[in-house]
Amino acid sequence: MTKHTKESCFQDLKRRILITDLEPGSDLDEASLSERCGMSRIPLREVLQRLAGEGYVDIQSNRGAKVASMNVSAIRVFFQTLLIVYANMARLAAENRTADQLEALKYIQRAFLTAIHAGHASDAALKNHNFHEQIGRMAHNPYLMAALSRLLIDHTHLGQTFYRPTEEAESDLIDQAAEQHDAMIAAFEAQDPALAIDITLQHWTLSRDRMERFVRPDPLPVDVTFSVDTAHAI
Amino acid sequence: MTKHTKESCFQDLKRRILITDLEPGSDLDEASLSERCGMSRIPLREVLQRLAGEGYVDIQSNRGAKVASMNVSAIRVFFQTLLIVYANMARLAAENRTADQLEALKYIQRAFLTAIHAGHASDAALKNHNFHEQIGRMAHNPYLMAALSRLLIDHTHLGQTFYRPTEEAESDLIDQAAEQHDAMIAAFEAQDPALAIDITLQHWTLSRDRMERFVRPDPLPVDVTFSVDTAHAI
DNA sequence: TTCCTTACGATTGCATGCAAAGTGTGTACA
DNA sequence: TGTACACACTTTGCATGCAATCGTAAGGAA
Repeated sequence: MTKHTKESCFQDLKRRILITDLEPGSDLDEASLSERCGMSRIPLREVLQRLAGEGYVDIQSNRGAKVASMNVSAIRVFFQTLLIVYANMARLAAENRTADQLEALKYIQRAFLTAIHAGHASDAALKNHNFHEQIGRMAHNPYLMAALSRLLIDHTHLGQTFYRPTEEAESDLIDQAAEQHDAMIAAFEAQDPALAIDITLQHWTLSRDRMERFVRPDPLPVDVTFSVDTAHAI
Repeated sequence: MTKHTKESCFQDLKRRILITDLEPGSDLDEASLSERCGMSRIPLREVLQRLAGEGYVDIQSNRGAKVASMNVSAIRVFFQTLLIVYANMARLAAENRTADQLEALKYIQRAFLTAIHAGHASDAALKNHNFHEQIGRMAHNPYLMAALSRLLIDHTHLGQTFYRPTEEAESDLIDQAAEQHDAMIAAFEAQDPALAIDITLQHWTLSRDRMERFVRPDPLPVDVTFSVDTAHAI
């Protein structure tokens, strides 16, 4: 296999985990991964260890690494924690962002739009992840960043399991999210914490509603199924 | 050197870092540490990697591991973030704690009191750390736990650099902190989130004031130094 | 002196090979 | 049919030895 650095191997695994190319719960075999990355098992294990430290994988002694996965109770905690972390990070990002970081954020947003228009769903999910990760960096708060990173991993996973590319309304919602990204950029540029928080709350409410509608869709119309039945009977 | 497991080596390093036996910023040499832990460098490196993942050490490529250290701007961020995380964890701990976890918390508190009465300052600092770490576990929130862990590392470090065992008032404050721990236990036992938050806020305000008074002590009396000077001159 | 270059000792990074633990399958027995 | 055990196979854990890199101090030129 072609030669890679540990860093590129780390980024590759991170990317594949986020776009669920490597599905939550799946085993990560040291031998095959080290061959894929063109390095021996020792440095690959260090990559896995780092991924475990950031919450991407779970490692069990003598039993190898698995892609981190959520259970039902974790989803509850996720929604409970989402707003407080994201809102505070938005405030801090507005207050503490540097000019360079703002430029980087704009660059990521352009890449996000490109992915959307090209219809590359997993690419868009990745750029969206990068966008919010960058907001975290702009906040300059290592404590909350640790929480945000872990929330974003789960958020990106949930967002993809709840994604229905067939539905018309879905693409409208994504366009709306992209517009909110632009509004967030404007708030950060103006260094307006209150505005940044406000848009952030809207943004994640939209995201939450999308997931909620997926879990609890409109029930099938009882009348219609009944009438079809009777039509047959006649 | 005697044989240890990776886990015991991890706990040992964690302990020594928290009580500043290994000072922030100091180099962690792989060769000497692996000899101390009775294992080769490979498993020791994995221990360091794990410590890095939890924020205890910083690893730089080709440059080894150092004990994590705070700079001045980090202290500002620390105080900014402290209350929101601790208060929310206290609420969640009151809501979600299990009976077993509460017993474990009481056990830690007894050990904390023992350390105080024996005058073992670094032991007390460690038990205090364990106490608040346990509250984090009781909250059952992995996202905020990541933030709390990192805050606690810095808090334990700051608490020790700001500790003045010579002063009378200091031991009063520690007794007060211990009483607040008991009050927190009562709030968790009663599953009273509002009370838990209230005591937590008091607890950390006490801690912050102690550090603040250390940084900004009462100025030396100007008159006295002047009179000493003139007395000499006469 | 100051700056750059070079070489050497110290330290980290990693490939290899073997030991240890886990996993699965087939057979014997209740 | 179901359970327990043994054995082979797969996978992870780690000690060793060497390669690569870093830090530093000595030497030489401007």
